Amino acid sequence: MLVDIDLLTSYGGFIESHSPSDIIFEEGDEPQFYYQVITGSVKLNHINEDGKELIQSILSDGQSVCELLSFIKETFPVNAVAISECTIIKVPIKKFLKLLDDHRQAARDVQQFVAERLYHKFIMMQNNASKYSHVRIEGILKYFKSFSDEQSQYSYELPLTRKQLAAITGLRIETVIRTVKKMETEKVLKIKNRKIYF
DNA sequence: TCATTAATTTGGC
DNA sequence: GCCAAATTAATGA
Repeated sequence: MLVDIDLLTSYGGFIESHSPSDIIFEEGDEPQFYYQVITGSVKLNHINEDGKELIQSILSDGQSVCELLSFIKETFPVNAVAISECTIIKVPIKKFLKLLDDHRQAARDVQQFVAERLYHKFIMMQNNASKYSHVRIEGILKYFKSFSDEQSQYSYELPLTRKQLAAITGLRIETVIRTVKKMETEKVLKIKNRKIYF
């Protein structure tokens, strides 16, 4: 957990529950809260001019959502949509900033998290700029697996559908399906019941 | 539960 | 890579 729930609660944090496909906030909205996922997962996406979805990020247990906007005055550049049943804690931004002032350790943790996200964003952008579909897909697999404690081969079950994988990598869904199958024959990953194990 | 919709997969271009 | 069609899974009335 990025910031302790009790601490967030003591600074005016309150919990909300969402079902899959619930919109938590929309592109262009003014950020009013700091959001942290307690359970479940949330995607940050953008719909481009062709109506295609680009998933910028997927956040799960313990991670915060667009926390950087607590510090600058801009509107959300993405939509946040629940992709599973989830509980989220919201803290008004002013109170959240006060929390960071009062609690040095929490401020450091948030700083660290922002730095990690930025670092991963660089890597993902480089992978997704590759002309090779397997490079893009493996990049995402590694990124997701990096949050898992279990690192042995094929131990990680990718919590993404083919469609979501396509929306993250910018590839076509058919390309994702065919590339993933090829990667299975090359023993990069395993497929069981349509799920990807990496 | 059944009907509808969404996701997945295959094949042709 | 794009489109269409067939199959399968998920959703919801």
